[in-house]
Amino acid sequence: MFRTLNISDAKDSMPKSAVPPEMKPEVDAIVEAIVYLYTESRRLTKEVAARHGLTGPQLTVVKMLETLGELSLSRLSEKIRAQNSTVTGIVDRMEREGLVARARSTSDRRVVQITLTARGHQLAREVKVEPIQIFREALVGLSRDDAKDLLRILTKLANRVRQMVDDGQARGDQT
Amino acid sequence: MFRTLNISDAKDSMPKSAVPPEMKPEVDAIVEAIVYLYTESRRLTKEVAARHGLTGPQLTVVKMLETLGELSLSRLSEKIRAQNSTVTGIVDRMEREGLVARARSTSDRRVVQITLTARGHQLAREVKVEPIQIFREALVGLSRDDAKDLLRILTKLANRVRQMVDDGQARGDQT
DNA sequence: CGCTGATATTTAGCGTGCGAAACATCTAAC
DNA sequence: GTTAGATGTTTCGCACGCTAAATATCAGCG
Repeated sequence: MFRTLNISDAKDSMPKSAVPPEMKPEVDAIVEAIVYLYTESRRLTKEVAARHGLTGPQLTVVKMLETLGELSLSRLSEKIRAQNSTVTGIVDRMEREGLVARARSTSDRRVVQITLTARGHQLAREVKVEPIQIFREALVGLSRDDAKDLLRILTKLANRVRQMVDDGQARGDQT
Repeated sequence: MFRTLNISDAKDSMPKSAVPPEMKPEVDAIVEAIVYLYTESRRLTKEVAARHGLTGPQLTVVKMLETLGELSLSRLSEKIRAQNSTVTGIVDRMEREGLVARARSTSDRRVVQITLTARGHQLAREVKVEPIQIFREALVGLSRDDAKDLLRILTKLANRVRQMVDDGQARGDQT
């Protein structure tokens, strides 16, 4: 039997007062909106990146290294929310294109430091729009109150999800 | 020069009154929250699907076909927000596993109708949680007012993005 | 020193996900 | 009816993105 993260169980321990069943369409609409916003911003990032011969993730990496400087592969993976193995591939291709360089750390020879090459730096300066900025542009149209409400509610939501996930894992998840 | 989708331009035509520069951290937090919610719900979907030997997208397809019945490949692609070529691959693997079947339409022989097999139907009944429901669980903790505000603001946001995208494309996009 | 377990990275295999091109079929226009 | 363009699907090539396993190195311990 699996009991990794039992979502149906979780429901029973939650306040029933809130978001009643008749709001189902609204809930679906919220989900729809979030998915739309995420996928669209991703598509836009990709489009911006493509104008400079980059992929979406590659642009993210370039901007990250420009901002934070040298990063180990692990740190870089955390920053862009991807697995090490995924980033290995991305860095492989970027290295092939001469955008970044790998350097073995001297203090700990397991660690690989990733740095921007001259070409990488130039690209970082060329591309004005950071991935996150595409979202930001859309947010510009909101009133300050709306923005505050949005942040408050989304944060609450994210924390709830985080809690659900933690509960699930605490229940005996062996990775 | 590129002008495929000029995001900086768009800003000029927008109300300056809203979301001022000093709210930058809040804006970043909103983005962070949306990205988190999206990726986490996707991860959870994948986890639920895995318990039944499915991938995330495959579970989505199973639930979609269970709900809507027979769908052409194009319609199915729209529904799950993916390109035809992507769905062709997903359906290939599901067909191989005996979950769905392809049937050439008699009225229009270009069209391929996708249907659930008996095994597909059984799986659909077995798996209680629809992908969207994972989000829903998190939303259960919100007050009704919060849910309404969230929907209102997100919708506004999504419409703004949609408008930005349309503007960009109308401005003369040559792939 | 030699062993053990932890940590950092890579490799291998698979499943999306996309755009472009190939292919089949349909539709309209002549 | 033939031709030209539109539409539905697949194929191809590439880039993620993930997990599991392999590899290399480190840190500590007897």
